[in-house]
Amino acid sequence: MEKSTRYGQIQEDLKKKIQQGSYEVGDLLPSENELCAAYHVTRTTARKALQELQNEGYITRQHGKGSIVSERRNTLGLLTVRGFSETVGHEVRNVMISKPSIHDWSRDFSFSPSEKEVVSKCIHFSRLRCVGTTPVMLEESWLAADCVPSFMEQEFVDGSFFKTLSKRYMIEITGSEQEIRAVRADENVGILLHVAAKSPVLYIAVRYTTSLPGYYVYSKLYCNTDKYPIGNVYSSPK
Amino acid sequence: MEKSTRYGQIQEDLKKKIQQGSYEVGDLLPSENELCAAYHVTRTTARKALQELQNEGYITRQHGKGSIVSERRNTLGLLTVRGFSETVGHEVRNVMISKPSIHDWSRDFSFSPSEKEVVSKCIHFSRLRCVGTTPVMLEESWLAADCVPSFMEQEFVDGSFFKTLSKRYMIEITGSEQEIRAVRADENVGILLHVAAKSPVLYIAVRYTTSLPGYYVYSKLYCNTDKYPIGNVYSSPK
DNA sequence: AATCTTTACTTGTACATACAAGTTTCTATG
DNA sequence: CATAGAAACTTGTATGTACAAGTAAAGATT
Repeated sequence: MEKSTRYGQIQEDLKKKIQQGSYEVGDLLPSENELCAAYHVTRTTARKALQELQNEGYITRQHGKGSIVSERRNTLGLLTVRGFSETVGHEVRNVMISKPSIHDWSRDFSFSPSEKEVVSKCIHFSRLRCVGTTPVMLEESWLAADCVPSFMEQEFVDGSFFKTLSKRYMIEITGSEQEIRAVRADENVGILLHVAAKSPVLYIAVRYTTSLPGYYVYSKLYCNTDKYPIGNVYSSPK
Repeated sequence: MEKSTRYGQIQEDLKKKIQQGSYEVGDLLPSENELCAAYHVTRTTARKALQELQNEGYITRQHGKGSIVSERRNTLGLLTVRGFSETVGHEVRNVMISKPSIHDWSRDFSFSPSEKEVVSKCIHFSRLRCVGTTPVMLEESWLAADCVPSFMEQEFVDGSFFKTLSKRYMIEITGSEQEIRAVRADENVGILLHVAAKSPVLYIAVRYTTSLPGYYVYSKLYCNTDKYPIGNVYSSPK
């Protein structure tokens, strides 16, 4: 969990304090110079940490004033690369709908797998993500089998797929590309998400990029956005 | 148009070359050191430009290798703060559905206007954005009237709302928060977007933050995602 | 020919410093 | 008392340097 970089440590430290309520919404974080003194780093390093927090939407920064803690709302902030469990604060439950198994690369996909990937076998699994007792998201994932030996024989680390990739295979998620659509729920999706068939659900096709060049993780998400809309925060670091 | 910062100039320069096809998808941009020499700046400044391009999804960067030009696909990349006209490359047409007019602050909104804003009058307008001849997005916008004198008497600069704010009122868009839902199109939306009533459309509620603290721009977007899905790219600058 | 090693590249992190520019607060002046 | 201005903060931009670490190609060894 410990980040290896100085700025990463400061970043995680401040994030924890925000999440725990040491800083309330609207509060000012310590200034860059104060962070320099507290962590014994230069301003460049302190700035980097704050810039990251801004990118993640935890703070906004104002020239001449400081770093202001942003409002966090009741949304699923999965438009960044953070995992589901990490972005949704409250009680999250995951139900494995179909356990990881070898599968063919399906044809109908927004992103076409690279040449490297199609020669390898493909692992597929799907999960239902719930907040409390209400199902909010059905997630199907695909990844090439050759980089994750004995993936199917073991349970996920802490129930988290991303953590499993990181801890067990040293694969980090570095970014994502997403295509978002509003579609009609088919029968299967409707039953799982507790919505009527043909009612509108959010469909997101994701290609996650990883620290392994040319190695991607693909996901299809179906979301019931009635109670929990998808959230996104963007701050231009300018 | 000209950015006032060195890194901004380099950033715009490279972006232009990517858009014009001087660099193809998968190509490597000049290395940081080459950019330093070409623009007579230090690596810090060159890095900043590349980092911005990464944030905007134009490139990905790989440790030890270089900056790789990313694939740009046929999506509406409005999940960043770039305006509609800037992100959609091709022929974009805007049809003003209802011209700017004084209005009350509507109640049913995902974001509640701040105290400062409700005392001021509210300007409202709505536009239909088309790619070629197909309507893809209906946009309704609200903003407090007191910061934009004689807003309603003048035409938009280049037909762009963001440009108008920037050029005429020195207000820059600095970030956004968004809530995304899949909803049924009501009759009005259906007609304008050329879809059947009650068919699924993407609904996005946006609050744009500006360079004026406490001053926001609110938008409601209804999107037909059949042909043009909403796109989003995220690269963690780690 | 195949494999290991070196070398020359690349980006990533971190230091130290300087000045510009926006915000707030205190202070002297009217 | 009110106002203008100075001072003391804040963040933003930029230079310069150093070393770490990943990548790729040339070269030496087997």
